[in-house]
Amino acid sequence: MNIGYACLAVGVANTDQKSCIRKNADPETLTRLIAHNLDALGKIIDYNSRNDIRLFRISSDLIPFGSSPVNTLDWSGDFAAEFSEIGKRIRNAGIRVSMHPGQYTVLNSPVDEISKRAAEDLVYHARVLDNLGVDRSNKIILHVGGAYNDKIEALKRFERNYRLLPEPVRNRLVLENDDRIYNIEDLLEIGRKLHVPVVYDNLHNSVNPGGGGKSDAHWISECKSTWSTQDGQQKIHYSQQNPLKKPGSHSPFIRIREFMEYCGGIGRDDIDIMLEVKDKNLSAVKCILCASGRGSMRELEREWAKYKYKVLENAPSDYLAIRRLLSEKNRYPAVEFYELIEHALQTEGTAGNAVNAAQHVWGYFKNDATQKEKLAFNKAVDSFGMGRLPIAAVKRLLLKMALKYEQRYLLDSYYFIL
DNA sequence: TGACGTCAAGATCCG
DNA sequence: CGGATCTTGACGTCA
Repeated sequence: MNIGYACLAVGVANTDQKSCIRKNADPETLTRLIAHNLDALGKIIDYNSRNDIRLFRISSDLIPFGSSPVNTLDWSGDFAAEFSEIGKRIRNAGIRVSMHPGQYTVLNSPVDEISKRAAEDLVYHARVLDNLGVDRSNKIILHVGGAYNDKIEALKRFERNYRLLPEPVRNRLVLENDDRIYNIEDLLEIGRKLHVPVVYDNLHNSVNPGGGGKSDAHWISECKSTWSTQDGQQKIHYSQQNPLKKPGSHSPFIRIREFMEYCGGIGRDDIDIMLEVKDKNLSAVKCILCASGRGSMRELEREWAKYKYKVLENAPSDYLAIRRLLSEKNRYPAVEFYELIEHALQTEGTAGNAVNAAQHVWGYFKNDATQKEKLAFNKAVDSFGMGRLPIAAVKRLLLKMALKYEQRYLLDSYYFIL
């Protein structure tokens, strides 16, 4: 079982994907942005490799305006060496990658210009994966598109346009149920007819369900037969509802107990799970350590090092409970550990606790800090105490200090990003 | 015509 | 002037 995340790695330095607006998309700017984005992708791959993450969705923003005439570069040729080098790292790390054009790539539009652009966009995505030299189990995930008041006709148009796609695109294309129009039953019908693998998305199904009130496990089992050997292991998308937002919105983090129950319900190991969640790689690491059978106490302690100041800031009682839990060296309490972390993240911290955590962090450089820096920190803490400055401003100051004094331990901390 | 979703770029504000 | 914060852009469909 591989578990992964989509597009960006939070808290990993210099891994952002850069873009630009159309009017600035000249060859020089695009060349600079692509060079940066490929370098960032390489860093993400290395991070994934270090953290045993073997499933990753590459951002469609990798090549800005990659499928648009606005981009006149021969980016495939210009960056052939970089693509090939990153591809090598992906294969060496045993990572399976994918791409996922968004809701605006609509292959079944009745407007020829739009469906044509969609096809070009798919060609772009396939070219990225081809350039990386990854095999056809590295997929492009697509939604069927719009309904246009006539689903039958819209599906026919999808089928026609699908058959016209170049073979390298069709070899990689897989289809996913969406949250409004085409449910998993529709998808299974299309997938079986066109011999296209189907990705099951549980949250989309909860908003736009297939018939019969069938379980997730049922639909996952139905989808399995749409995956051939060449397509690689069956893939599914997994996400949880954000309780504070409208139905279909992704949760800020994966609630581990719920995830473990879901995995138990599937009862299979021969499946790849792509998480769609706000905290991205953080939840991926969590789920891997809890569900893959590959975690150890050493990794939990590494995780604790990253979460601890955030936990201290929100909930000192959870901080103490986790320390007690991790002192039991004879077992591997991963799920309990993350449940305590989740509890702390949902706890509204007091101002006093925030100051206490900030003082702990300040301890890393209070002896090296200049007089000016000491004054600035004390002033910021005082201003926060009087309600004149948000805690975020105090933390930004601490982050700057951590960067200046190269406190590696702190720079890896989620204290600054959660 | 605006909402939808997503992210960063771009624009503007502020001390 | 630099940094923080607000707005726009890019995409297509549908109410």
